[in-house]
Amino acid sequence: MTSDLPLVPQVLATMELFLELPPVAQETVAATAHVRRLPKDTRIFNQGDADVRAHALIEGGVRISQLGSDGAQVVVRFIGPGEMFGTVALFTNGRYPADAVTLVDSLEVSWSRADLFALMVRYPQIAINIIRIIGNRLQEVQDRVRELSTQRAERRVAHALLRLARQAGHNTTDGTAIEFPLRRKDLADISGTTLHTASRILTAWEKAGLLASRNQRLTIRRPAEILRIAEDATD
Amino acid sequence: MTSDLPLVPQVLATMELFLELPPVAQETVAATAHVRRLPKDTRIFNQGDADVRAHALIEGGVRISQLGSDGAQVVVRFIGPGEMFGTVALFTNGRYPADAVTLVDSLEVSWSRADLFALMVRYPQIAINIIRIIGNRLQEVQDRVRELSTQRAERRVAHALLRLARQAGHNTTDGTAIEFPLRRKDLADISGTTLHTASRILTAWEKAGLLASRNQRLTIRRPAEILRIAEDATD
DNA sequence: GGGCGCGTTTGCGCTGGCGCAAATCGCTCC
DNA sequence: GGAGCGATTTGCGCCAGCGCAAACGCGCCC
Repeated sequence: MTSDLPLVPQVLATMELFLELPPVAQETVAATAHVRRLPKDTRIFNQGDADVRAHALIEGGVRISQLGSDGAQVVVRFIGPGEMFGTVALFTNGRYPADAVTLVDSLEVSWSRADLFALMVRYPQIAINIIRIIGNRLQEVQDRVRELSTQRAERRVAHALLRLARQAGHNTTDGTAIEFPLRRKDLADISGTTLHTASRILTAWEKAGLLASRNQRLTIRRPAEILRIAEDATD
Repeated sequence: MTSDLPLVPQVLATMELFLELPPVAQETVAATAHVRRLPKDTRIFNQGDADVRAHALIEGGVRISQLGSDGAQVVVRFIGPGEMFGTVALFTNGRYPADAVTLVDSLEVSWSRADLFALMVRYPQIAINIIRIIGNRLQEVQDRVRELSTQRAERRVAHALLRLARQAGHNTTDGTAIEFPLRRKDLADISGTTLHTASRILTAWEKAGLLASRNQRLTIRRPAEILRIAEDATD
């Protein structure tokens, strides 16, 4: 599938998904890619959808969230530039396990199942890259499980912020700014607490000067302090 | 590497890791495998160890548990016959992210990093199998995150039991028996609660006849009732 | 067969943070 | 500039389940 949008092969080359591929492989990858520009608040796919593709983000931000069989919602993760998403479903039961929504205007690229599998068989390094990416996510999610089981809400929020800063942080004179807008509810859903508790914690931190938030954009001003809260075993 | 123990290639062929491989590939896999018999309570590897191999279990049971930078411990998962474990570390940072200990006398098989990678490059289907396995685990762990965030302890224990039954359950006249011994503490650590709460819940279920436990062996006598507790949205 | 030690049960008090509700803030769109 | 609406803040009451502690059961080893 082709697209009228400018496809930038050298951007693909920097994605973890296609690391260590020979240049000729990069071209094949680019040739089968389908690029789309997506306005803010676009639903890229819904939990349960069967027409599964492999996605990656070039610009912008995406929220991946999951709805339980009861009504409970959690945020699985946020996707920043260069990250793949929605790809695991190609290998498991063929249905997206979560919803994906753009948080800002974004640029997305995707491949069909057939194209990706053909690429993988031809260049096994792609499969190895996917295993590494999913493996790292598995460890991250397991860390979250450990946190949820053993830590208080405040420390979990601190950890969530640090993960976000590492993943999508952008250094400014003011501190580390997180690229995409985050509602208090999003923070709550990713750190396993309620909107109310998350709001109280963030407000307290703002008053203490640890972070600033303006218009759903967060800036961490004193990472060391947040880290102290996250790691300090005083409890 | 070879071994004096009887290696059973047709056993390997039934493992999810080597599904859909041509017979000749199965032979190569068997040729590079290293088989070990492990007594109960053997530490197969420790969190942080650097000499990483790809493991799979032929017989027995293994507990995979993780220690936080604080002292908190959680059980990541239990491994039953046919399942691979400790393999993700080969692709990420080269260190085991958790401990692995046998719960009973077990039979284990493993491959070196070099051998596994050679196999994967030669037979990409192995890589695809690994992605599917890890992908399924990722979804399982994400389900646990959702449960921990939104559900009460009793429902989490119920879900943990059902997962164990699905994974390592064995049907008897008395109900579904779980193959390996589980201490109350194990149940607590995998469902994100404390020993005390887990004990109270299980005792109550035993009194109600939903399950039986003898000598750390659990038998689910009324799966439908446990399922009702796990799924019932009455709260 | 007796003692030892791990695993389990159970009572009791306390508290983190959830649930509910209402007020306020601040964008966005008209 | 005003209206409307989603997001955020904040107060208050309450309870699930954690933390502590002690007793008990039971398999295993000597």
